[in-house]
Amino acid sequence: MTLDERKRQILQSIIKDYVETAEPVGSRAVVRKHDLKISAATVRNEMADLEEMGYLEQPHTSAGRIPSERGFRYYVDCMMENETLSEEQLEDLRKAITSSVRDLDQVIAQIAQFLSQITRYTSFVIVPSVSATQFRYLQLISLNPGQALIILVTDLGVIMHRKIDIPLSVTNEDLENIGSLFNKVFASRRLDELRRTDLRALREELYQRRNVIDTALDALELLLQSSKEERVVVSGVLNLLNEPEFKDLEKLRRFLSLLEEEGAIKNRLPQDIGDNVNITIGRENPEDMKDMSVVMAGYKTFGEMGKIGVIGPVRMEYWRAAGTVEAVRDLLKETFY
Amino acid sequence: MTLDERKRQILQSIIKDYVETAEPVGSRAVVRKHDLKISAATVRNEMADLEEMGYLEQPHTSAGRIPSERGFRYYVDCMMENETLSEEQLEDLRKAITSSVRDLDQVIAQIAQFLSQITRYTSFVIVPSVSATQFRYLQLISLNPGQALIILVTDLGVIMHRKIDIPLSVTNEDLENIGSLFNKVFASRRLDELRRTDLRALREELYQRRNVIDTALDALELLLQSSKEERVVVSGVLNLLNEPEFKDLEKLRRFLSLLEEEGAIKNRLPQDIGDNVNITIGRENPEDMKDMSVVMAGYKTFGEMGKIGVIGPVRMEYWRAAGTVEAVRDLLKETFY
DNA sequence: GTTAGCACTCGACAGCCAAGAGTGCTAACA
DNA sequence: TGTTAGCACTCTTGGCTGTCGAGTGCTAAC
Repeated sequence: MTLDERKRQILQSIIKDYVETAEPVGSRAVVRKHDLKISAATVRNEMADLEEMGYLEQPHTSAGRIPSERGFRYYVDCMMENETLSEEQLEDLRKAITSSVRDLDQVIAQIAQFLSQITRYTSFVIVPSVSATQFRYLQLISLNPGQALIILVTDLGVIMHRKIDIPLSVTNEDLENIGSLFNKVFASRRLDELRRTDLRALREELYQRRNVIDTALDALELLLQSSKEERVVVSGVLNLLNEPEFKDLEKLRRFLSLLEEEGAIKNRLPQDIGDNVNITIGRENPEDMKDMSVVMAGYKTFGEMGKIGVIGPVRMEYWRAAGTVEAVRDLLKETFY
Repeated sequence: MTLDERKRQILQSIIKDYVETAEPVGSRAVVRKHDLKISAATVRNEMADLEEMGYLEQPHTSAGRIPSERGFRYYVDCMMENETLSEEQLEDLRKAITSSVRDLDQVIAQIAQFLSQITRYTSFVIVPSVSATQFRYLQLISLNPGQALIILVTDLGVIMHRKIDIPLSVTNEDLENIGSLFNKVFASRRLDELRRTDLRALREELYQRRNVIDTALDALELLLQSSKEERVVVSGVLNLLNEPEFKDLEKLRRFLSLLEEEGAIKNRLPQDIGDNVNITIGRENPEDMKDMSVVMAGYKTFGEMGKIGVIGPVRMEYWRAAGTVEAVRDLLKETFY
């Protein structure tokens, strides 16, 4: 399975050219463009070998060769060197991430945008649920007669809130009392430990307002439920249009509706990848992403694993994508946790 | 400028057919499909007249005719009857809007989604700034040593928040004091009246914590600033792909990058339309939307004007789009405000 | 083992032709 | 005077053909 130096060089040249031009590359072109010290005929022999080994394929007789998925896989595994980001780009990103005034949602959006801008592919950021974090603060605020707002703050500064309907007779004071009761009972509990059963006592203590408490608990439960969902942010979908493989509208539509479908990408990504940079090429992905490649990495925030990555055509600049994803992951690593 | 009954009927038939098929429609087809009681030859004469008047045009000799933008304009102004929604659809929407547990952002997303789903075009919802609403509540919550969260609630239940850095020496008690001071000073003020100058007094009252107050004020200012921005939600971009006019990738890309550009659509929509249903066709729009049509309506929430609408090709089912937009506007009218 | 030469293959592209859809015009008709 | 049938004409569409060029595989010479 190991290739000699010349074959490796030829494979690499073909990959680079093909990724750049999206056209099959011929023997003559490869020699000329990369200043190889051998003749086109020799290259042809080597290419025939590489094809037999499954690293190249020919769309039809008398076209040039294109790298097969297996060829890309070999390149990625055995030859690739990640391209590094410029100091300037890193600085930009660092600024976006650490600016403490912005909240989590915005930071995530920024990261996704950064990834897609630098790589020119479609990027995604998956943020783990916040359920494992700690409860910091709960507040009930009256809005109009009959409506109140329940606000829940976790120690990461994540805020969840929801409107609830309350009886007209409930006073501001009532709300305050109930709120401080909640706080007392829940102080510094982990969100995933909050269970309705823990709240019996609370309910009995303020019996005459139990319907308010019940409503609040319902709302709380809904909030907790939604906090369990990972969030997925996608950016740079437009970049797809630059790739000639998407001149086929049907393909484009299929992929776009995949992206639009709630949770669809998330489920189609490899699981349990740790925090390494992981690359899946073409048919290594699930059926409906079989002509895309994914370059992704895990990152850890507050004990949970999230994922970042980019999605592009199989004919992808893996070296650049992997370098960028890696750099972003490292930055997340040193910033969060 | 007024057409006789037969011309109107022919124009209408051609519009309906063309909108449906996206192909030029010929005289024979029109007679057959719409059971007109006249012959194709007569229709040909009428069509020639309509063309001369500018309501139809011919892509080339010996193709059928297609409605010109002026033809669509005439139809929309003088002949169109809005299609009404089914009771069922209205009920769905009403439920989505009024479910009081969901917050504003979600309701908006729902409305946009509803619009795009029913019309099968791309929809947008522009939400006016909340700056004119009243301040209800402000809270400072400590997160970690050195970090706090400032939360601002308006009486509509809109929540704005931001992390701030604070000196390590600031205690929870300090935060509480500052918070209640803010509340005292601002109680029930309109957001657009909050000005830094009003806060002199406050700053002096807690002189030893003035740096915290300043930080909080900075954050507050940023929040108010962002609250002044209208939000724009777009939904159903995918629907574009169904329209044959977007088989041209270049066109598609241009429009998509328009959508991605912050505030771009907003600036390209007609201003000051009141709450009527307003239709702009093709070149009536700004240059870079000159082959799109927009059907939109204004709606009033809490004293400010917002907009809802759909964007599609010139070859649009105006009757359906207008009916839907109108229905949603009416529902918003009776629900909000 | 490498290279040059050469015949062969196949896709891309332009040109051509036939079919079909639709028109405009004219003459006949009510 | 408005309506209709007939007919010649126009223009697009799709299929077919032949040419061109890129690229290959094979063979023989180095």
